[in-house]
Amino acid sequence: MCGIDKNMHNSQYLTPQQEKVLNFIRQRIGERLPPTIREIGEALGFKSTGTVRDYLKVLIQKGWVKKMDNKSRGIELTERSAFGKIPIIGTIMAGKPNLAYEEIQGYVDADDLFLGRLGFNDVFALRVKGDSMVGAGILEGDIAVIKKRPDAANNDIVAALLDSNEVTLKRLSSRSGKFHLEAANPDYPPIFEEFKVIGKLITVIRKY
Amino acid sequence: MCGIDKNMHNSQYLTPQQEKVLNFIRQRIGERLPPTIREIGEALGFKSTGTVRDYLKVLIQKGWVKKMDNKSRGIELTERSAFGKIPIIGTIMAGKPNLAYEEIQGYVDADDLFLGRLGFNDVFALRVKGDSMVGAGILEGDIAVIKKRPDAANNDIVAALLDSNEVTLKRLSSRSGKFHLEAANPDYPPIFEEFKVIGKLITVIRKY
DNA sequence: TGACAAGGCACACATTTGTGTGGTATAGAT
DNA sequence: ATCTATACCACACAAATGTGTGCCTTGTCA
Repeated sequence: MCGIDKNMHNSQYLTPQQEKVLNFIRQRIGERLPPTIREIGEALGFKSTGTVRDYLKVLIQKGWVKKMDNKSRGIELTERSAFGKIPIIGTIMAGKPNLAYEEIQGYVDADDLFLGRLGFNDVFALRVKGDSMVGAGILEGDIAVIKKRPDAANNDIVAALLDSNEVTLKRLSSRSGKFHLEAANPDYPPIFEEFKVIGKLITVIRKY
Repeated sequence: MCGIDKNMHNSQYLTPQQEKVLNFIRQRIGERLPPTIREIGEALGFKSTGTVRDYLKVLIQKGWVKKMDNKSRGIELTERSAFGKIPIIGTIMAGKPNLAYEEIQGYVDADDLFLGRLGFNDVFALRVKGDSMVGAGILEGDIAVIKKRPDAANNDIVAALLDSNEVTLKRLSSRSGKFHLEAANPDYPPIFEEFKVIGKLITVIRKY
């Protein structure tokens, strides 16, 4: 017959060549765009589009990629091979550890973490300086991702604009009937001066 | 002449129509793939590819998008309109606030934060349970992003596999000449039993 | 009133891209 | 000996996609 069917038995395990193709696809999708068939061939030294298409068939059959028919650059990664997604392997029970390693529970999508379904103009980030929020686990150097003009409620951590035209990250509190700002560090007193809530803290990121 | 040049003066500010086109492009790039010209036209109700191309010209001229010539789906966002990038507007001086709002210092690339230049198989995430690391600003529910088999050094926070086949997040310490694990919470004693370092903590993410 | 920007359209054409058909060669398994 | 998987190539064809040329209407501004 012909070489259309590269591999129909070993469901899932890839040969070195097949892995090379998959890795190239992952790389390209991670960088910018899914490659075209011809781009894959060119990059990996295949002279025929048929060769590449055969590899794609295998990768699809083994569950590593998906394809949108008749769409240019229509290659997608399946969840198992997704780039830019970090597998959540388990839970760290920090006090009394208790979880088996290597059980993927799901994925964290890098983008979703920040933006979710938010409009792209509604989110920005601030780098935290100072230690007034250490009590809430927010340290100097952390990146605070803020959602603009949200429905900030009592006890939310917010970025607030003070009269002095400065921005600060504090917890919104209404213990006294009227809203004021509270640090999460006993060394810093509550702020009762005028302020405007710029946005609400939705994510904290710390790089080591 | 002809309608090729939609807008050559107002550098940068977009008309509502132009913004609609840009937003559609952002949405599509954010979702999966940059759209083709015809996909844009279809989605926004334009009957001519020329119309869309004219809009693209304007958006390029005004600096909101770039294009790769003769490449299908070759539309890219420029930094200012980038989706998935969070502008770092400033620094929060948490103790003594001190930063003017609305001065973009740069961008945080969602993907870079985690993966950087790492291979996609080297990184995974764990959800933190328990409070043994509160002293290091790591709280229950945080997502700990771990880089596998790294060069973990003294004082690094690592994910370690204990003899009990459980994983825990602790600080690597060698105060006693030999490595052991330390919690960042006085309630938890150091761990001197056998362990294997699985990986090193590179990022902490907390969603509110 | 005439230039010009914004906001459109039609359609031809070239290129890119995906798909289909048919090959070749090697190696291991039955 | 035959079958199958891996690993390739060549080429034709069609569909998707990008590009080029020309034209129209409306509103504003000088």
